[in-house]
Parts: sequence; C-alpha cells; structure tokens
Amino acid sequence: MKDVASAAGVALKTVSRVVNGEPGVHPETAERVRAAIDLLGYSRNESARVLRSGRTATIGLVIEDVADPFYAGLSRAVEDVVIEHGCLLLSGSSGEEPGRERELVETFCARRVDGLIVVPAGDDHSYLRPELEAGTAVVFADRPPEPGIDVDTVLADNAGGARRAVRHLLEHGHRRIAFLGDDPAIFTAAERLRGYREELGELFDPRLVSMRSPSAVGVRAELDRLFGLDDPPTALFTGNGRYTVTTLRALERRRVALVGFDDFELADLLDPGVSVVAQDPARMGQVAAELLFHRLTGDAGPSQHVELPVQLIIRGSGELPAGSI
Amino acid sequence: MKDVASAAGVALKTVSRVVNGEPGVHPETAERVRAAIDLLGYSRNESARVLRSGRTATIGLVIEDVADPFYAGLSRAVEDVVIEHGCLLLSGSSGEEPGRERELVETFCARRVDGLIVVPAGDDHSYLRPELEAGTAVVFADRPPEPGIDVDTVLADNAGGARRAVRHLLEHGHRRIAFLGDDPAIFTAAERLRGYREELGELFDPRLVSMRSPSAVGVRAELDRLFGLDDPPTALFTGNGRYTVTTLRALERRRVALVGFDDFELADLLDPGVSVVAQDPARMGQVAAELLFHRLTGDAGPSQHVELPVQLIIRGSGELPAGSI
DNA sequence: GGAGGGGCGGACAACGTTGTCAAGCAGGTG
DNA sequence: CACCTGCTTGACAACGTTGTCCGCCCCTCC
Repeated sequence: MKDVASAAGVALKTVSRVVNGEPGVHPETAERVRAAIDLLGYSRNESARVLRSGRTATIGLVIEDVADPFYAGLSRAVEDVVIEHGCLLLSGSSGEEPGRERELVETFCARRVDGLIVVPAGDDHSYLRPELEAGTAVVFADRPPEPGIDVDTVLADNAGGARRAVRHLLEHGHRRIAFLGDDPAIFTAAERLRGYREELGELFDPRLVSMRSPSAVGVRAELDRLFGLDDPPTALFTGNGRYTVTTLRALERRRVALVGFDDFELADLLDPGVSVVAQDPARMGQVAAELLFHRLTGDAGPSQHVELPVQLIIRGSGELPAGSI
Repeated sequence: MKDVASAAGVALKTVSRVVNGEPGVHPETAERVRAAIDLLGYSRNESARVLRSGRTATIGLVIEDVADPFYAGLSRAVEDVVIEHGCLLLSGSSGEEPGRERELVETFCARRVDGLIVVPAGDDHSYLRPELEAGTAVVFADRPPEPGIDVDTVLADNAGGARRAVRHLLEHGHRRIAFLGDDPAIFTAAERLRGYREELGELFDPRLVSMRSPSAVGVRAELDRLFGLDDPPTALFTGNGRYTVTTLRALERRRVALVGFDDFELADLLDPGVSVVAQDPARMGQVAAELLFHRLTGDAGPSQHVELPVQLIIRGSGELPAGSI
C-alpha cells in the first residue's frame, strides 16, 4: 500500500480510502490510485486489516467428517450463507474425537474467527467458556452442548422421527421391530433410541436393540443374533445413514422390512426402495449459519433452540409385510 | 499479551518467548508466565503473528462443490494432510463458475494463504500470474490449468479409464456403445470422450454421443433418442458419477449393459451391481496436498504432473450381454 | 577483588492497515 | 476583505506480535 501511495503520489490514507470505497476522495485522485494498484498488482493484506479492525470475516466450522454426505451437505449450506455475508469458512473434521474437536475450536479461536458452528463430538464444552465470554458467537448443530453452556442450537427432531418410523412399521403389522444404531453416548443415537422405545411401549424388548459403531462385521453378527432369536424381529429400524447402508449390505439382498434414519442417494433405486425418515442437512446448515449471523449483527437475546422437522419417505422397504424374510 | 506480561511481572518479549517455546527463559519465570496465561485465558492473536512473520499456516482449497461425494472425499484427504502440517484449511465451492473460482482464489490470496489447491472451473488462469510471481504455491487437481500456467498438477487417467471401460464392453460383445457425459468444455469430460473414441476406432458413431449437463429430463430424452435409433446402442458408458446415477434413474430398472466413470456408494447393492471405472478422490487430494507442502518446504524444481491410475470394478452391469434390454 | 563470559530479561522497532484529527483549499456570504 | 463551510487530503498513532539488540546479574577464573 505504501508503494501504491508513492506511485500515485498520494498519502497512505488516501489509498486506504480508495481501497475501502470510503467517500471523500476526488474521482480523479481515486482513478490515479486505482491505476497504481493495477500496475503494481497490489492486494490488501487482510491480516493487517484484521489486526487493526478486529473483524476477521471468517467463520469456523467443526463437523465430524466432510466426507460423510450428511456433513458435506451441511457444509455446503453453511458455506453459501457465509459467502453471502462476505466471509470465508475455515473448516475441520473432528472425526468424532472430543480432543480433536477442542483443538479445532481453540485453533479457530486463536485465529479470531468471528463465529463458530460446532457439531460437537464430546460432552465437555467447558473449554468454550472463555471464548463465549470473550464474545465469540457460537452455534451448535445436530447435537446440543453440555447442559451448562447456553448457546443457539439447531437439532433435528430425532425422537419424533424415530417414533414416526416405528409407527409406520407398526401400521404395517410389525410387532417385533429391531433397532440398530450408534453408541448411545452420541446424542442423536440416544434420542432416536428414546423415540423408538416410547413408540413401542409395551412391545419394547431390549434384546431387539443393538447399539455400537457400525462396522460391517459387527452388523452382520448382530443380524445373525437377532434372526436367531426364538422370537426374531420382522422389521428393522436403522439409526443413521451409514448404519442403514451397512445393514443393507449385511442383509445381502434378503428382503426385510426396514426403515432407516437419514435419506441417502440411490435409496430410491434399490429393490425395494428404502423407506427413510429424512433429515435436511442443508437446511440445518443454513439455519445454523443464519442464527450465527443474527448474533453477529448484534442480537443479544436469549439463546434460541430450533428443532427441524423430519420427513417419512415411503419407497417400499418400510411397507413389506411381516414374515417376508 | 501485554496483560499477561504485567500480571506475571515480566516484559512482553518474555511472554512471547514462553508462548513460542523459545530457549533462554528461566524455568521459574516461564512457570509464572504460564500461570498468568491460564489465569487470564490468554490466547495468541494469530493475525498479529501472521502480520509479523508472513506465514499464515493456512491453505486455500477451491473445489466445485463440497456436497459432491467426489470433492468431499478429496477435501477430507487434503484437510488431513494440511492439519498434519499444523495448518488450517480455507475452502470454497466454485459451483463450476469461473467467476466464482477467481473470486475465491483472489480472496484466499488477499488473506495470504501459504498455498492453494485449485480444481479449476474455468479456462482462464491469467489472474494467477501475479500470485505465482508473488511466491504463492499452487497445485491444480482433477483438471489442468490453462497451457501458459506452469504449476504442479494431479490428474486422473481419464482417457485411459474411458478406454478401459469401452474395452470391457467390447469384450462382452457390444459394438454399439453410447457415451453420456458432461459438456466437453470440462477437461475431464473431453478426455473421457477422447478415450472412448480412440478405443472404439471404426466403431465410433457420433450419433451415440450425448454430452450436456446431466439434468434428469435431458438424460431421459437422450435415452429415448438413443434407443429410438435404427441401430440403437446395446451398452452405455456414462461419463461421471452424477451422470451414472441420473442415467440409472432414467432407465427405470431396465437392464442395460452399463459402465460408469467414478465409483459411488451403493453401486454394489443395485441390481445388477454397477460396474465402474473408479477414481480415488482421497488419493488425489492427498497427492495434491503433499505436492503443495513439498513446494512450501522449498522445492523449486520444475513443475510436476502426476497422473493417478483408475481401476475397473466389475459388479454385473458391465457384463450384461448385448440384447438384454 | 576484578575482569570476562554466559544466561536471562527487557526496550524498541517493524509488519500493513485503519481511525482520529487536523490542515489546506476553494467558494460563498456578511 | 474576513469569516465560515464543505470538500479533499495527509500525518500520526495504534492494533498484537516478533526480531534485533542491548544491558543486567551472577558465576567463574585469574
């Protein structure tokens, strides 16, 4: 900028004014400055600007894994809102490790991001307190923060979706419905289990529940166990997208009534099409980002908690009658 | 940092030394400084550090769309390498718009990223010249830069993959093989068309080629046109993952011999399983990031051009005989 | 006891930008 | 002609960090 100023024969500040489109610069002078800028290929140093102004125009996003379609969709939606507000997005995958989550958040904060969107991997968010007090805006998405932390949150209607899935299977005559889901330490998994249990009421049987991380081998073994029971399940409810796919693969084209949580590409092309309770990851990302920018533009009201609806999509697998194995 | 210094009763510089682990500080003093840091919840302002040192420890990634599984996989791999080097990742989706690509690159450069990985959307990369001269390291992935720009590049063996796919179909008795692909203005689409054409040799028939953006309606119409020909195709070769899925959907479970470029989740669960020529997006991201860090650690040799192999995966659809429609 | 040296701590400038404040200048008005 | 006003421009400090350089203190050795 100094070079531009001397090339244009003006003061530093005048160049700054031109670069920032501030008023009060003679059009002719501004033109001369712009010419010098082009000539020298100058581009403003954002680090210095940040240092001076305090605003980084950067948002941090911590998710579990960008390579997971759910989070990829969420990311893209967040990115669109962020760009629209003239900001950039720093993103990182926690890989479901609380330590990594914390590291990412702290690194983002050291870079003075204006706001954070976090899909938490762990339960302990006390490390966020100093940041919150320092005025960093934070929004949690998909999973809530630990109880003591009071920030804007966007969740899906996990329990309601599970109830809807189970009700659908009950309506098709099933009484023995198994649940295959993630470790209940994960909030969404626990919520879906709750919905499943509530909807089943007296039909609930703990032997029909299998919750662990979705390895192909593990799921296969669990299916063997379930179908080996005296009173085996006639229908399956799978607790997330990856679980649904792993289960379908383990079933090896056996036709079993099944409803999955989360939609996934090609669910409609399988035979039968896979009925699912669909979330809208893009909407979740969009809402989270909008809540964040609402805070950034000065809203200091009480924290908001948004619950997004889910939708049952009927494609065939959920409508198979009992006894079709 | 100033507050920490006065709280610990030392000079600014001493705090700086402790924070950076520089030698020459009495252990006891360092301990006092660390206590003050914890007490005040201090975290170093990276912007100021960048301003002073010039290194941002940030890499920019421009892709087409994070929500596309191919780029999501690539992103994740880039992210892993970047984190391993103690850096962060700024990413943005160009949405296949050259203007957006340019904007993203320029914004990243204004933030003084140490390096850039670009999946270009456009053909004109002259805007990169000043950045390259300014010493920003750049790697192109998936598609090459315009001819005049000489930078490290990672491409898949697009033409070879297409040849392999076509050869596979020829080996199964097909002589009328249609190609459905993206606009040949896109490098990868053009290369795949070239491979298709070369492998077919005299069997090549321009009426069997359909290249446009993959809308559901468009693909349906093209299939109608192709199958309405006097001498209709007996097999399809689809030019990328999205095209393959759109085509499968348009086929409405008609059984047609098909090989797709790009692997996709659930390809194995469809009936028949979809044979594909698979790229490895994670490997591409990893190689691109490693090339970049190689440059950043001082390699000034001639630009490198890596071609990644592709792999034919046989699952059933590519092995259907002619006349099975 | 004094000189020399090593270990440690501190003062200061600089990175590139922007906010504050004031100066210069032309034109209009009393 | 003096004064005021409004427009344009510029000088300077400050943001928080790090690199350079200097000085102090204590120890050791002569």
